[in-house]
Amino acid sequence: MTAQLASEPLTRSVEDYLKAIYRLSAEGAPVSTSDIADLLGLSAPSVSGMIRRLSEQDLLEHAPYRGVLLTAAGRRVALRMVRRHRLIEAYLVKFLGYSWDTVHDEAERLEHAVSEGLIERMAEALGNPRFDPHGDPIPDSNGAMDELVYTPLTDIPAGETAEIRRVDTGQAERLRYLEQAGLTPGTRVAVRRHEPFHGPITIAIGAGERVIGHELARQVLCVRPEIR
Amino acid sequence: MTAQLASEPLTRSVEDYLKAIYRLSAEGAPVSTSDIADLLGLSAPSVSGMIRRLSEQDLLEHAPYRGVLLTAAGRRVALRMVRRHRLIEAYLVKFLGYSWDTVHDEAERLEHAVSEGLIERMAEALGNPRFDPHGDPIPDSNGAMDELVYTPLTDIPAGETAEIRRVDTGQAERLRYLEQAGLTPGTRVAVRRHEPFHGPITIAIGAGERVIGHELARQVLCVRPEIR
DNA sequence: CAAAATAGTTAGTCATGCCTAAATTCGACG
DNA sequence: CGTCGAATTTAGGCATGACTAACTATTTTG
Ligand SMILES: [Mn+2]
Ligand SMILES: [Mn+2]
Ligand SMILES: [Mn+2]
Ligand SMILES: [Mn+2]
Repeated sequence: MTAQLASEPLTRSVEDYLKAIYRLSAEGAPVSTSDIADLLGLSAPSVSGMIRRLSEQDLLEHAPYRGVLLTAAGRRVALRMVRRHRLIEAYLVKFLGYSWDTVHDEAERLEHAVSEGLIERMAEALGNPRFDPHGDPIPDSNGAMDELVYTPLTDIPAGETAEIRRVDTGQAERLRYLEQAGLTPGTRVAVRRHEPFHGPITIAIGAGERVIGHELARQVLCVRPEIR
Repeated sequence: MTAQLASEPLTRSVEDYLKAIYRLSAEGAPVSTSDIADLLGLSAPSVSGMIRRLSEQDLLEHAPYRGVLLTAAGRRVALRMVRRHRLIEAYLVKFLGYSWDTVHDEAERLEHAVSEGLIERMAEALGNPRFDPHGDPIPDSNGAMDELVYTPLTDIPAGETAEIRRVDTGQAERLRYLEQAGLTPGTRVAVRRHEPFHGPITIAIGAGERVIGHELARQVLCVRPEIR
C-alpha cells in the first residue's frame, strides 16, 4: 500500500497539473517545467511553485532543472481524472446532445466536481464504454486502459481501406471540419491517392470523394481491416 | 440595466454565500452575519470579510451591525444558483437513479461547475419541470418562480384528504423515513386523527395507516382538493 | 571552451477565503 | 442612564495559487 488513506480532497489546480503531467509523460521521460506551463497556460514560476507543493505531497518527484516524474500516487490521481474527463464527454454526447467539439470545456470543469458515485452511474448508463467520442481510451476504475496503436490516415497506402478509430486533436475547428467531412470514429474510408511531398490525400467515404490536407490526415488514426 | 456586463466568473464561495443570503431573506428582513455563518458553517469574522467584498461588488448592501440585503444583481445570481441546484437534483433523480436524500450534496458541488448551456439541456431533457424532487419550485431562466403557499399536514383537519406537494427538510434521515412511509410529493393522504398537545397524526395512505410525529408532519406540505 | 541563449528557480507581491484573538457596538435591563 | 452580554467588526495570520522581476543553472554554439 502507498499511504493515501483519507487524505483531504485535492484542488482543481492540483488535479489539472497531475493530468497535464501525465499527458506529457507519454514517452516516460521527465516532464519539463516549461512544457507544463505551456500546456496549462501558466507562467514558469507558477509551475515551479506547484511542483514544490506536489513533490512535498509525494505526488511527483522533482529533480531540479531536470524535470518531474509522477509517483504511483500521482499517476493514480491523473488516471482518475482522465477516466472522469472521458466518461463525462461520452455522457454529454450520448445523453445531452453535445457535439464532440464542445464537450471538452464542459468536461474540464465537471471532472473536478462529480463524485465517484456519479461517475460510476454515468459509466453504467453508458454501458461502461472503453472509448470516448474522440476515440480516446477510458481507463477503468483501477486505472487500466488499453492503449492501442493506430495507423495515421497518412500511412494507409493508396488503394487500401481503413476504419477510423480515433482523432488526435482537441481543436474545435478541426473537430467540426472532420465531423462534417464524415471522418469520425467508426467510419470506413478508402484511400485513393497520396499527392507527393506531404501533399493532400484523396479518400472515398461512402458515395463521395474528399481531399484532406496531410497535417490533418496525420491526426486521423485508423486500423486496417484484419488480414486473414 | 444594472451593470454586470462581462464580469469575471464568480467563485464557488461567492455563489454559496449569495444563495444562503437569499434563502435567509425569506421575510424581506436584513440577514445577520451570524445567521449566514451558522448556515454555511463558517466563523462570523469570515462572513464579515466576505460581506465587505460582496458589497464592494454591489452584490449586497451592508448596514454595519444591522445586516445585509441582496441587491438586484445579487438576487439574480442567487436565483440562478437555486435554479441550477434544483434542476440538477431533478436530473440526477430522473436519469441517474439518485434517491432524494442523496442528491443535495452532489448538486451543491455541480451547481458551480455546469455551464448555462448544460443546465438548459438538462432542463429540456426533463421537460422544463417546475418543481424539484422535494417539491421545491425551480425558477425559470429569468429568475421567476411560483412560490405557492401550502398547508402543513398538521393543519389538515381529521377526516379530510390532502395531496402532498413539498417537504420542508433537507435532513437525509428524515427524507429516507418519509420516502419509505410513502410521504412524497404527489401522494394523496387521508387524515384520520390528531392527538392533542402537538401529538402524532394518524393518516391513511392507499391501503395502510400510519402515525407521524407532529414535528415531522409539520414539514410535510400539502394542498387540499379543490372545493367546488 | 567560454560566452550567449535558454530554461528553471527564487524572491517578493497579490487576491481569495478561511481562521483566532481582540476590540467595538448595540440593545436590554436593572 | 450605565453596565453587561451578545453580536459584529477589526486585526493579524495562514494556505493556495497566480503573477513579475531577478537570479542561477544548463545547454548551445562560435
Ligand atoms: Mn480540469
Ligand atoms: Mn476526448
Ligand atoms: Mn454549492
Ligand atoms: Mn431540493
